[in-house]
Amino acid sequence: MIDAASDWTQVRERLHERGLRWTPQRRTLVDVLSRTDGHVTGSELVERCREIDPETTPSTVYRTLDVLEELGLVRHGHGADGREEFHVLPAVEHGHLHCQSCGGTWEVEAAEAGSLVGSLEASRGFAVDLSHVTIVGTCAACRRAVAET
Amino acid sequence: MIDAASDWTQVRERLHERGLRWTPQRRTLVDVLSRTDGHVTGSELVERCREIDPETTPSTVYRTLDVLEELGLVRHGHGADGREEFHVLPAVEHGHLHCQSCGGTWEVEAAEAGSLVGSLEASRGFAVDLSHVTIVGTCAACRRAVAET
DNA sequence: CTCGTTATTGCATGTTGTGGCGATAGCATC
DNA sequence: GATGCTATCGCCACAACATGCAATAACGAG
Repeated sequence: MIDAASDWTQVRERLHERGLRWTPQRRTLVDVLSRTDGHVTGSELVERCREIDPETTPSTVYRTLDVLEELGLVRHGHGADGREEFHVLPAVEHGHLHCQSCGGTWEVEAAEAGSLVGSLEASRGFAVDLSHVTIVGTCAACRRAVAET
Repeated sequence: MIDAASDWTQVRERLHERGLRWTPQRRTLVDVLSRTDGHVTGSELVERCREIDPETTPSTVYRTLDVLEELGLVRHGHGADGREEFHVLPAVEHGHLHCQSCGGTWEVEAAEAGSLVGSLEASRGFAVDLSHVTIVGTCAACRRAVAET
């Protein structure tokens, strides 16, 4: 188990190393992120920041997220509807499955997606960025439901 | 080779069968689509409609696209940036690869993606909708470029 | 503690879509 | 050709981001 806390406490230094600054607005967002795990949408993050600081400006949040992504603290992807989704501290590389029928979402880890990643790498030399992908389709339960109709 | 023209000339009847209507605005969009192949973004379609009819309203275009999707004439997906992309008359089911580094895009046909589709179906019973997926990663050329640096 | 440099912020504005609502206009019927 | 039902349109407002720009404020230096 990784000590997630240390990643966040060092953000300030990581920023300074690159000549970037530690501002109240960034502190607010890092605060929110450190209490978040899994996935969040951009607008969700804006809302949570506003709970701490009602003055929060959306563009500032989005721009800070870009910076944090460069530091490797978050990764962004797009959900089935195309909206931004952020993976916080992606300990394990994973992708997502989304059911068009019931709207459910599941994670697929690298191991399970191995054959996809492997086959594309073999045939094209294409390195899949699993964390950025949302695979859409129909889940087992919904397929059964349709079949029974 | 399928005769694409027939698909479009029958749109009117297909609409009528469902109690839907054939309007000038729909005619404009179908006109544009019949001269399009491959992929287009929503805003691109709005623009092209405006070239024919400058009065074109975006919401009408988007709503018509929804209707045409129900008829199976287009399929929508999301590009790497999350924007809507429409596949016109998807003769062959296919997905997309997008390189984060050079911005290039390639198509993957069902056959090539077979192992992905197959493995997820086997392990989870999840039926992948290939046409809706954009897989992001790094292409062979860009990987070589990075490796040589 | 004061300064000066310049990274960031906040604001205004633009883009891509979505959804409600009253007015319009297809089209089947007479 | 006139009529009525209701699908569709146009418009407006809003959601989720992105971006240019002038004003602000980190923070290293003195």
